[in-house]
Parts: sequence; structure tokens; C-alpha cells
Amino acid sequence: MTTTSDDGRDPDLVAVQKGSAAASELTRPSGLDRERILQAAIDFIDESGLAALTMRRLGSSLGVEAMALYRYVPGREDLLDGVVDRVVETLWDDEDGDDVYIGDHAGWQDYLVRLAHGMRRIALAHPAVFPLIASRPPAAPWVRPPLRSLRLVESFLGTLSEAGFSDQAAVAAYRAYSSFLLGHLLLEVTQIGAQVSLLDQPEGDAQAQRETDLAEYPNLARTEQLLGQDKSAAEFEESLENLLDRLERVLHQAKNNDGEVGDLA
Amino acid sequence: MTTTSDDGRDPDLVAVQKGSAAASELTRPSGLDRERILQAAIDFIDESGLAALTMRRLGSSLGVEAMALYRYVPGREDLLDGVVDRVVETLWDDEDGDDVYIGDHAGWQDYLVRLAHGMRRIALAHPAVFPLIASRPPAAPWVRPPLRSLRLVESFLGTLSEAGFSDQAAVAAYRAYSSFLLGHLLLEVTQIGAQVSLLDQPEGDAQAQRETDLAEYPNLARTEQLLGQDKSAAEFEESLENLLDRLERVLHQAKNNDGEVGDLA
DNA sequence: CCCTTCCGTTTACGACGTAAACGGAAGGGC
DNA sequence: GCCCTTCCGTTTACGTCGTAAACGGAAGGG
Repeated sequence: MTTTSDDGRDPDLVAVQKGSAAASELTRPSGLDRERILQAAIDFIDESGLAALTMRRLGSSLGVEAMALYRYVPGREDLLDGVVDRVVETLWDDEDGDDVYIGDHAGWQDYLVRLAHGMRRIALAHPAVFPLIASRPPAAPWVRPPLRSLRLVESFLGTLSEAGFSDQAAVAAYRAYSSFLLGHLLLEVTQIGAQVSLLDQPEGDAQAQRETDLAEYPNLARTEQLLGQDKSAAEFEESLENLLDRLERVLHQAKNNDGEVGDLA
Repeated sequence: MTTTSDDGRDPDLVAVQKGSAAASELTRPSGLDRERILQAAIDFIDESGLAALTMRRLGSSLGVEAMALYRYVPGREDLLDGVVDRVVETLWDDEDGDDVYIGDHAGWQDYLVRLAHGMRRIALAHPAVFPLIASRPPAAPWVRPPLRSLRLVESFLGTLSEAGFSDQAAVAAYRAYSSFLLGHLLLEVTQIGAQVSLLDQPEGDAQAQRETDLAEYPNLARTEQLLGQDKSAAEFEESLENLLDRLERVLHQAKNNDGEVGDLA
């Protein structure tokens, strides 16, 4: 009766579960600090959701009044920007496992795969923060979520350029890659959120009501079990490989034409 | 100095501009009504953004106190759900043009292309509403944004089933298609929003500051012009065609294997 | 010892979502 | 005509929000 299928491991999820340690010690000795505030905000959102995060509650989770936060953070909006930055930044500082060390890599495909898994690990570790990463207006118009830092985009473009991509192809790859990551990961975390919120309100006769509703939708009724299965990891892998194949095709036929339109989308 | 390139027409955008008629007549004769309220909310969000929408302001845009709205809408959250439903519903009732009549179509590819353009037209018509469509928790866990209604999902699955897709393939196609639409369209409207918000705050020396920042990012600096170009329409078309090709491949080799994993992602 | 600097608290204000009581207009039965 | 019910927008009120401004006490150097 559960929706998740445990037939295969999911390395990104494993990394998540491994990383959840030492969450909260109540009423700290009040060594307030911008980084401590941002981390507390991340923990709070993970635990209670974005809507529940208020300055007063965040303050009291740190054993402090709301106004104390304003010494270190200009306001709530900037706090959220800081949360996004800090979460995205965890891409870099966790080469401890076997994944996601962006610094050195074996070829551009390896780089893109590591980067994708790194972002997916972040999304799964902070499903309630990810919509923020996805929808907050970027610093520059061409910094596209979820690759939300100049450093990251620079690294992306540099890697592809070194590998022989033309500037046009590298930029097109950047857009296609962003679009793929954003779509897949946002759907995945939305699904997690939906499951959680459904558990919150059992509604009693949900079972009966569901079957009644589906009577008029024969295709839905027939495929309901399939629709409920979670194959996110496999789908992620396959979509990613498909994208890499497209990029490879573009790269190998790059010498012939330097037309400016439609290299890839 | 502008960011948009006007070298090609964009039918979805044209449809948008054609459809923007007769927005607001101030201080209506107060024939209040749920549909009128929802439409006023949509207009308000389009004009002033989601964050600016409050019950009091929405009421006064209808010439009425905030509490009057509560006769027709249970609360703000339900209002937003209603906005999403109403916007998505415009998919069906606009067969007047040459696009997007989901009812009858010439083959499943034609259906998917029309549906994609229909959703894109909606996203471009209401860029400030689309993030709501993308991120609001769905009614059922397997209703994935942006295809946010049982009717729509039923139509999708039915069309592919009739065309010979197995249930597994149809469901996998549904997920891949949702992911593609969500990623591409959300990026496109986010970019629109970013451009608008940048115009709001010229910041004086933005030009100088930008060039200073980019000094440490040679790849960004070199490709800056390319990054600023808007090729959304062409990229949308190419990604969509690539997805259709993948689906076609799956469909044509469906008879050989009925394995359950990884038909497509 | 005092004076400055730092930093968390207290107080206060306007705006928000919304519950509850209110009032007046419309309309049908007598 | 009159009254009573039903409808529907308004008024009032409460608790919470983000945050500006004033406050107070601890730390530390002259």
C-alpha cells in the first residue's frame, strides 16, 4: 500500500539520510551569527515548511527575540536569498563521498553527471527549500535556476569550453541542462510535498472518494497503480543520459557548421 | 541594448498579445461572484505580482471590502487554488485560433504539440501566475504540474493509449512531458520576471558594476552576449521535438519487450 | 572611573487573514 | 400595507506578521 518502491538503491537519497545529524540544541548560549541564523532557517524550513518560517519563530528557535536577527540580516527577503545561497553552496564542500567533486573530473560528461547528482542530492535533502531555489528571481537574468551562482555557471561554461564546445553550443547546453534539472527536481520535491500533505489530512473516507472520482476517468483508473509508482531515480538517470547524448552529437558535428540558430534546445 | 531578439515570430506570444483586452473598469456595480473574483485576482497578479495580492487590495479592486470576498471564497489559499484552476482551464475554451484544440487532433504528436503550445501560451499570458501553477501541491500525488487536472491527465493518457502506447509507456511519457514543460516554462517566466524586476531598480552604475564582477569569470564575460539572447521559442520547439522522437522510438519498439523499468525518462 | 561600542530587548505601528456581529435591501406570505 | 426571512456587503475586532526606533546592560579601553 506504500507508494515508494524500494527495489533499487538511490545514492542521492542515501547521501541525504547519512547527512542528517545533530539537528537542534534548544536555547543556545546566544552566540548569534549570520551563518548560524541561515542554518537555523534552513533547519526550520526543512522541519516545518517555508510558510511557517517567521522572524519571531526563527528567533525563538535560536533562543532570541525576532529583532535580534536584524543585526545580521537586512530583512526576511534577504534571509531567504541567503538560505538559497547557503544551500546551493553545499555543492562544493562535500567531496567526502564518491560523488560530486566539481573541481576535478574525468571529462565533461562526468562533470555534468556529478553536478546533476549533486543538485539532486540538495533537492532531496531540502525538499521544502528547493522551490525557493527554483523560483526566486536570479541575480542576473541569465543565471538560471537551479544553477544559481556566477561561480557555478562559470565552472559549467569553462568545462564545456575546454572540452571543445563552441560558445554557442556551451550556452545552449547550459540552458537545456538547467531546464532539465529544474523540471525534474521540482517535480520530484513537489511529489514529496504532496505525499506529506496528504498524510496530514487523512480525511477519513479518502479511499472511497478517490474511487468514486476516478469512475469518469477510465484511463486514470486503469493506470492508477503505475501513476503512483516512484521511478524518479531511474527517470532522472535516463533523461540525463539522453541529454548527454544530444550534447555529444552537437559536439561531434560542431566543426561543420557555425550557424547561430537551433544548435540545441 | 535590449535583451530580446525580434528576428522571429513567436506564435504563443502573439496569441498572448491578441488576448489582452478590456482589463479593468473601476468600481463595478458590485455584482459579486466567484468567477468575477477569480478573474480579478488573475488580473491583479498579472499586473502587480503575487506578493502584492491581499484580500483587502483584491476587494478594493472590485469596489468592495475584503470581507465581502469570503461569501464566495473560503480563504486566501483556496482563492489561489481557484486562480490556478481557472488559468489552466483556459486551455480548453480557446479553439478560435489555429492552435490548441485538444478535443480533436491529427495523431498523438499533433496532440502533444498543441498541448505544449497551449501551456506555453498560458505561461506567457500569465508569467506571474505560472509559478503558482508550478509549485502549488497537486490534488493527487500523481497529478503533476503543470498538467493540473484529472481531466487533462485523462485526456493525455487516453490519447497515447489510443495511439498504441502501453500503459507503462504512456505513464512514463506523461512524466517526461510534465518535466519538460515545467522546466522550460518555469525558466522562461522566471527570466521574464527577472528582467522586469531589473528594470524596476536601475541602480545607477549597474553597467560598471557588472563588468567589474565579471572580471573573475572569463567564460561568463566572453559569452555574456550569447547568454543574454532569448531563444526560448526555438529551444522549446527543439526540446519538444526531441521528446517526441524519444516517444516515437519507444512506441515503435514496444512490441518486443514488456520490461517494467526504464522504458523512458 | 567613565565613556564608547556592541548587541539583544522592549515597545510600537501599520498591514495582514479572518471570525463574528451588524444592518439594510429584496421579496414572498398574510 | 406589513412583517419576517434570506441574502450580502460592512463594521468591528483579534492575533500575527515584518520591522523602525528607542532602550538598556555588558564589555573594554582611556
